[in-house]
Amino acid sequence: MSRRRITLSDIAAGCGVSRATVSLVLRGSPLVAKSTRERVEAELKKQGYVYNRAAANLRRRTSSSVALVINDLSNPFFAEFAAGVDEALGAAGYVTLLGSTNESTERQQKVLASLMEHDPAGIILSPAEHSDGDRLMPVVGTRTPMLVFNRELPHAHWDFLVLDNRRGAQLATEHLLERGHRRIAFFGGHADSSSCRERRQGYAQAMRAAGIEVEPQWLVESAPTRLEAAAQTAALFVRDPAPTAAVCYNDAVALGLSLGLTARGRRPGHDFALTGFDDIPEAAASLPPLTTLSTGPRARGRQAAERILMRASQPDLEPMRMVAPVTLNVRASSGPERVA
Amino acid sequence: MSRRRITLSDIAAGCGVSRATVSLVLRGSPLVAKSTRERVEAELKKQGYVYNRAAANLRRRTSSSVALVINDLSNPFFAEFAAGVDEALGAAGYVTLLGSTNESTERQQKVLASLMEHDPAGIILSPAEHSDGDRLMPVVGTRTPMLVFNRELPHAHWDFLVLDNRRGAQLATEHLLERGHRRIAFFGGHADSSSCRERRQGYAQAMRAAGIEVEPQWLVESAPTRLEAAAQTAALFVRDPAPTAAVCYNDAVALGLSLGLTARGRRPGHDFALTGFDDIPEAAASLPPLTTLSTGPRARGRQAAERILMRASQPDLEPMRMVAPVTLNVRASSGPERVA
DNA sequence: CTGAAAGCGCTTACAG
DNA sequence: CTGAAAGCGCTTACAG
Repeated sequence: MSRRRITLSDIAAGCGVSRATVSLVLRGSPLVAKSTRERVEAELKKQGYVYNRAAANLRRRTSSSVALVINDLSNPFFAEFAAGVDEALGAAGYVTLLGSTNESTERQQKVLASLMEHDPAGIILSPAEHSDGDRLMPVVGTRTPMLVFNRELPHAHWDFLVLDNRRGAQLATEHLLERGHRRIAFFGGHADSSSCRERRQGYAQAMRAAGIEVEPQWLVESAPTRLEAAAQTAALFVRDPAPTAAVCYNDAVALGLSLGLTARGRRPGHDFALTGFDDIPEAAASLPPLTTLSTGPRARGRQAAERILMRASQPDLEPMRMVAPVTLNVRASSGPERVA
Repeated sequence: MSRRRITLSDIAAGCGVSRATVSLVLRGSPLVAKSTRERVEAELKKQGYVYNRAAANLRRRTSSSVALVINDLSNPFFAEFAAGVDEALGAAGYVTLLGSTNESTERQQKVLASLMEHDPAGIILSPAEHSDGDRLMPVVGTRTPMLVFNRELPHAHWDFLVLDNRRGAQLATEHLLERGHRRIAFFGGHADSSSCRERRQGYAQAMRAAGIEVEPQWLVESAPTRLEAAAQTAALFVRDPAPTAAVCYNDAVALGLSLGLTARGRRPGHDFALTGFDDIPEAAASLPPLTTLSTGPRARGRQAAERILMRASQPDLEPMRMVAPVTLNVRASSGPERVA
């Protein structure tokens, strides 16, 4: 095994034409005579030729890759996003250069610098926590279009694709209000993250619209994980009267709270209503199934890929802010239908 | 923005040396005089030079990428594996070319063909269901080392990295036997998949060693998902006496069964003992927490990456079969400690 | 319709 | 220690 690589020259020599002609055949040019084409194609197959796209890209000064940098691949939300990006890039003939950062801005710098050396046509970045545009700028330069996903960045002048966090939380809050709840908490998330801030805004807006004043102890922070959320459950019940419902920062937090409630002898969906955010697969399969907001991460990935390819082909486009809609998915965790 | 790309020639011209000298500086050659090096480095920084690795690879006839083809990125097990691969490749200065197939062998053929054109140093393939080595052979050729992960392939002559499925299921079964169970089912999975077959073998072996004959109705198939598994719960209880415990094909199935048991008024971990396989994050956070087998997908990813890089640098190595250990993680779902 | 030549951005002997 | 030249595997005007 492991013989020399077959090149254009081998094919040309093999059937007595020039390299230029073989190249034209490969690129499907109509200039080539039918009989020549067939001879070349037979030779291609016979020798098992594999196109060297890097060489072609070098000569044509083009790129056929897009860099995808993901903060946390083990989170299904981002993994789905990545799958969507790859799907759309593949359909357009591009290849995905993957980089994962595990939420480290140090690794993010390194990963981006390394990927830049492969001359991507564009970059899709789901930034690590505490990323800053000023640090990113020197490494990504101004020649490569970038799209930032999901997390707002200080000092960013790139495309930005974000979920409609505010509207989502507003929908969830209105839903609980319609079910008759008045003392509704906003549970989980770090208040200094942009997505948590936006979701709290949507919640506050809906509460205000209903004429309810939000009490400080209804705002409970926690890391956005199941275990941390479960551990914070008690914080909801320190003062009487306690909330009867909670809009949760995301599904992980909601499932954690659900666990915490059960452990305290309360039955989620009966004694206490709650909603999530993300619609991860477990949301539908949990007990009770979770009312939550669908965000379509795979569709968002496709959207990001399409946008970055458009920017790559039209460098003069202005950076744009894109807000992706979210839809409320009502299940049992938000309690029984209210009979009007 | 979007000015012309800065090349070696620009740097050479900018500080009055030849391109060869700049190249030597970039590659850290000790031949270059210190003063020259400093001048060149200053110019590199000043002009914001970005190395074009594709051009270098072309000239040096090397590759700095590895293709990673994943059947199902939305499964956290594979997403973790991918993260591990990327982590180890990045540390070795390689970049990951991602391809996802969504379990379609058609897409897998296309994705591999496309990635091959980027001249990867190696391929790590987590194959789609019903993949066949004979179809893969023509597209990956013989020059590129490949490692197949997790799913056994007919007609495969590549490296193979697999979990110790048999031993894992054996450990789980022995654990339930030690807890005093005799009527133990093997629940979930498709019996025609290699991993399910191997796990069933481990289960059967442990049962045989305990002198118990496995009854046919203790072998229940289901798609390896939570919902399908929940729907199959009834199949365990069609005949009396019913099993008192189940070794589940994987965690998703175990969590589904747990749901199904609860819905039928049984309490998992009390009335019925069960174990999973994979140790996904939800396993620890479910109620009750799930006894399961840790497989360390991220470590497997690193292992795969290291092996493929070794093969890339030593083409004469023989393909090898690597069996990764799994460890039993005892939690509440398998019931109380038996007082001896 | 086909071929000879130049060139993409690098690296690598080889001179000096 | 530094530079001129050739070449990696392609493509693209340009002749013919």
